[in-house]
Order: sequence, then structure tokens, then C-alpha cells
Amino acid sequence: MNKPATIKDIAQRLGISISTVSRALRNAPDINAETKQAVVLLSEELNYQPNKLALSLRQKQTHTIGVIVPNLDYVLSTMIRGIDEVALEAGYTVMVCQSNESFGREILNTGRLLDSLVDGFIVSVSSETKIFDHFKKVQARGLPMVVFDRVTPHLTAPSVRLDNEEGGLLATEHLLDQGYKRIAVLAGPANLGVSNSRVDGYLKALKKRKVNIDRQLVVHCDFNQNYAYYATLELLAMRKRPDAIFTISDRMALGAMLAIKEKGLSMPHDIGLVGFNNEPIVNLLTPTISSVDQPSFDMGKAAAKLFIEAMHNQEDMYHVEEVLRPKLFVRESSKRL
Amino acid sequence: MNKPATIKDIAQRLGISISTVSRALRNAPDINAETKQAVVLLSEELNYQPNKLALSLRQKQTHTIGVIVPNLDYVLSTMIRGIDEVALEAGYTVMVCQSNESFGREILNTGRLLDSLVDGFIVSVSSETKIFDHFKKVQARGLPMVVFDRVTPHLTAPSVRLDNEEGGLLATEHLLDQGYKRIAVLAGPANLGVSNSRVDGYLKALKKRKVNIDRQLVVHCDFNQNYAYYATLELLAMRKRPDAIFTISDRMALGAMLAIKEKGLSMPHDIGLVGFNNEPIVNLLTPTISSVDQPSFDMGKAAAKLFIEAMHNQEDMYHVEEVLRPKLFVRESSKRL
DNA sequence: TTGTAAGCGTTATCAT
DNA sequence: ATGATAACGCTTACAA
Repeated sequence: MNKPATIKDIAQRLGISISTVSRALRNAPDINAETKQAVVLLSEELNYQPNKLALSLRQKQTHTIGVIVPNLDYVLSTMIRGIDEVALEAGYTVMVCQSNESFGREILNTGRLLDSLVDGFIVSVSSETKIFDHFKKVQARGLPMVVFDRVTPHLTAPSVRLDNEEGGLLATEHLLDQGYKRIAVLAGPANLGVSNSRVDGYLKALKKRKVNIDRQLVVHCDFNQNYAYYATLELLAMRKRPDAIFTISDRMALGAMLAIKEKGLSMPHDIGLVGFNNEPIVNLLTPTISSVDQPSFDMGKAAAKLFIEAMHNQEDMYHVEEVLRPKLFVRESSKRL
Repeated sequence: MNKPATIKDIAQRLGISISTVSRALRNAPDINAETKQAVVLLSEELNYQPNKLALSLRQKQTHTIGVIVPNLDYVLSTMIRGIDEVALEAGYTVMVCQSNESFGREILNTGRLLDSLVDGFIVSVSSETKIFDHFKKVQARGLPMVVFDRVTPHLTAPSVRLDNEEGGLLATEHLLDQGYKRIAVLAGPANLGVSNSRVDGYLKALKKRKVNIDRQLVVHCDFNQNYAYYATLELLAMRKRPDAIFTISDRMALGAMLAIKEKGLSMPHDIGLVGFNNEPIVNLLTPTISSVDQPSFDMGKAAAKLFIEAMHNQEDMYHVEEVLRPKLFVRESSKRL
């Protein structure tokens, strides 16, 4: 129940002034070695911890980063671990808010973090967000803001993202290499950038290999729900059904898998399947599912590093765009050769 | 880039004193209606936001709750949404730290949050933690602390948890009802309370139904890894192999499922399977997996409510122990009748 | 080398 | 009903 010690306490007990104590504790240049030692000793004895509030109030910096993410799924929570790692190292604390993919919630969270006087933001925008005024307000206040994972051209800010197009390309080319001819893609909501880029990669691969593009094979459905299941059933009911499916998330791959099995089709023989994210579960299924891996932890670290840089640099870093490369993990669901 | 307005700014522009402004803003009793209106009007125009730092420094309260969790899996992140919901409502902000199931990390996080001058803690202890001095130090400081999900007898604090024993009982009785005779249980690390309670429930059900208890059928293995896969392979290799498995998490159920399929056994015919947590994936697998559901969101809300109460009540609440009830969702993996 | 005092933005106590 | 002023814990000119 003992109240934490302050520099005032130390000063009193040592019979010196608080500014001397302050200096001793921050090893300022002009300080007597003995006085300093005495202060340090006593401060340790009293288990002195500087009061962050007072410090922040004084120097108008909270050393806190506001992080807003649409959810806390496997990928995002891994990224946050990365952010946290770098932030801690640099003396920053992270405050995480989930928008739950809701525009309103995102605005609310932005306000809350602003209220908490965070020094800046690292955000991944919600899929619902089409207006970015709340984020622009943050920038107008002169606070550094890094966008990661879900970037958008509507926000001019330093960013870290996966080369999603490359991911789509890797997956599709692999399927082509395995002899699949008619590849469908299960995409997310049509306004979600990451989804669209992955589809772009898919299209790019087909063009590159001079494969006919059939728009019927590009299906949009709600993310992460078992909508993928129904979408796949429809795909499989086509008169010329696809012989491979690339889903832009592993969750959707699960839904697709369910439909495929239900139709009595076998993987990888009758139909190939490649997911995205490389979540741990894909290894536990039968067959194991091929998936495009993104270096989530490193992306989180990169975002935090960029933030720290933006924080310390005076110059604008709006143009900085870090793009990390995906990697395909081939597993049973698509390995035919 | 405009600096946020302060009460000082308002006072100056209105030619009144800052204390009057302060009063007007907090609708104190003794304030002239007109003055007040003028202040409120101008504060809105300037988009005045009270400085939380100054406020906290003054009244020695940050209105922030430190939350420490072992990870951010499905269950825990749902619980955090619940905590957040109630906290927001009550005017509190939540700061979440992951211990990654590491004792050292948990201590580190406790220190960080303490440094940040949180008003108290809501924690779920790491599976590695066997010494609780860091948490006891928190309590010694007089900060309220609520333990949730992973509670422990070593910590005397108000708590919210699932009736894990009941969960184990529900699962096991259901399997018995379905005619399974030789039920194995895949448990987590031996020092994890939630795991042990679920096993206790399993044992209780067997006793209740007068079924012989075979200690060989109680297997401990590392949580959430695919250790469950290997453990299941071993179980299935027994001369008298079990005809049903209850796993104390869905992740482990996935591993078990993999092994079962690999052995060419069918569910629910040859072998029954019941998991725990009722994660969304269990619905997407073939067969769908029966699972014990815990009201995660409500548990989070309950923990936060308890915290708020402990915060405002003067009396000790060490004795308060809230226990929520699990519910079994029967699916294909165990439905034989 | 050390002390004094102002200031960060707010609230609360005391006068007026 | 309003205004000074001290205080929260700390840093930092400036003075000694």
C-alpha cells in the first residue's frame, strides 16, 4: 500500500533539491559524483520509478503508439507481436484497438487513442472503411501514422504491406505448373485492396501463361465466413467446373475444402487447392493445404521501425512504401506431380 | 498542425479565469448559466479535448486497465472484446499485453503496465507461471486485480472463470450417452488448472456412471501443438484402443482428427470425438466436431464488471468468484444415435 | 556544482 | 458567481 517514491521524497531524505536529484537520475553532465551515487543508491532502495504521466505532460510525448486493427486473427496478432517487439526496444508502449471491421468503431477508436495522447498511429484499415477523414485528421495534427497490411491509395502515408499480387501469381503459377487447366479464384469483398491485388496476381499469371481468362471463375464472397463453402458449391456445379481453386485466405480454403469433400471430389487429383496466410491449421488437415505465407512477424516489425523513423525524422516519409515478399508453401492439396 | 486547445486558451479568449472555465466544463453547481454557455460554445468551436495526462496526474487515476493474457487466440481475443466493451462503457481504456505463455514476459509486462500507471489489472496467467510475486506486488500496491479464465489458487483475487469441470463432465457424459465405452482424454500440461479441471470433470462423469477408470487413457501433452496428433496415434495403437476421445481444446481435437483419419477410422462410427472451445473452424471440418462452448464474450464482460466494482468498492472482494457455465454443442463427430 | 522557480494542463481550496 | 493559487511529479532555464 506504500505510495511510490518521487524525486521529492529522495530530495528531502537527502537534504538536497529536487533538481539535483533529477539531474543525478538522468546522469546529466554537471553533477558531483558523490551526490549522484547517493541519489542513485537511495532511489534504488526506495524502488523509485519515474512517473510517466508527469514526464509525458512535461515533454508532451507519451511514448505510446496507437495501433488499430480490424481484428485479432492469426496474421494480425502475429504482426502485433512484431510491432510490440520493436516498440518495446525503442522505449515505446503499444495500445491496441480492434475495429471489428467496423467503420464506426474505427472512428471511435481513433478518437479514444487521440484522447489518450498517443504519439502516433500504426493502422490496418477496416474493410468497411471508404472515407478516411478520421485518419486524415490525425495527420493534420502532425502525428506520424504508418499504414500496414491493409493499405489504401486514399491514405498518403508510409506503409508496409505484402506483395499481394506476387502472392496471387505464385499460387496460380504453381497450380498451372501442376497441370491444372481451369483455375477459379475465391476473392473477398470487392472493395478490399489486398483481395483485389491477389486476384490481380492470379490474372497476371494466366496472361503470362496465355491461359484464357474466364470471368465466371472469379468469385467474390464475404471474407472469413463459410460463404466460401457455398461459393465453392456453386463453382463445382458449373457445367465446366474448375479443376483448381485459389482462395485468398486459409479460412476460405477451409470452406472450399468442405464443399469439395462433400461433392466427393479428391484433392489434389480431381481438384487443386491453394490458400493464403499459411495459418498453422493448414498443416493439420487432410490433405494438408498449400498456402501462400506472409512474413507477418517481420511485417509488424517493419511497420514499427518505419514508425520510429517517421517519429524521429523531420522530413515527410509519405513516399516510403515497404513491400515484403510472400512465399508459397506447397502441400498435399495441390501437389499432383 | 494546430495544437489542441486548453482551458487556458478558452479563458484568455473569453477574458475569464481558468477556474471558471474548468467549472463550466464540468458543470459544477456554482456557475452562471450565461458564462457556462459561452464557455461550452467556444470549447466546441475550438474542439477542446481535456488533456488526459494532466487529469490523470492531478487525480492520480489513469482510467486505464492493464490486461495481461498468455496469447491472442480465438477465445482470449473474444474475451478481450468483452472486456473492452464494458471498460469503454465505464470510461476506462484497456491496455493489452501478451505474455506468450512466458513467465519472464509476464513479469516484464506487469512492470510495463505498472510503469504506465494503470489503475489495476485483469489477468489470465501464463501456463509457465508458478511463482506469483509479480502479481502479489501489484496487490500490495493496493491496485485492484481480477483474474480470469486461467485462475489459480495461488492468487487471492476476485475471479471469473468457466466451470471447466462441468465442461469435462458434459463432454464425457454425452459420449457415454452415445454408447462409447472406452473414452480417452487428451489433456494439456499437467500444471494448467483449466486442463486439470476438465479432466476432473471427465473422471467425475465416469465415476457417476460407474465406468472403470483407466489411467492409461488420461494423456497429457503440450497444448495447442500437433503433439495431440502423436498422442492420438499412441492411443490408437493400444491393444485395447479407446472408442472415443475428449480433447480439452479444439486445436488438440484437430490433431486427434488427423491421426484418426490417418488410421482409417471413421467418426463417429469407429471413434467419437469432442473438443473444447467451440471455435468457428469446428463447423468447417468433415465431420463437424462436437465441442464444449464457453461464453467467452460474456466472461470478458464479467471480468471487466468485476474490476469496475473492485475499483469503486472499498471493501475487499477477494472472495468473489464468478463461475460461468459451459454448453455442449453436439455435432457429427460424436453423434452416433 | 547546486538551488530556485516556472511551466506542462488540470482540479480543488480558499478567498472575494 | 468568480478569481487566485497551490498542487500533481517532473524537467529545465536561470541564478547563485
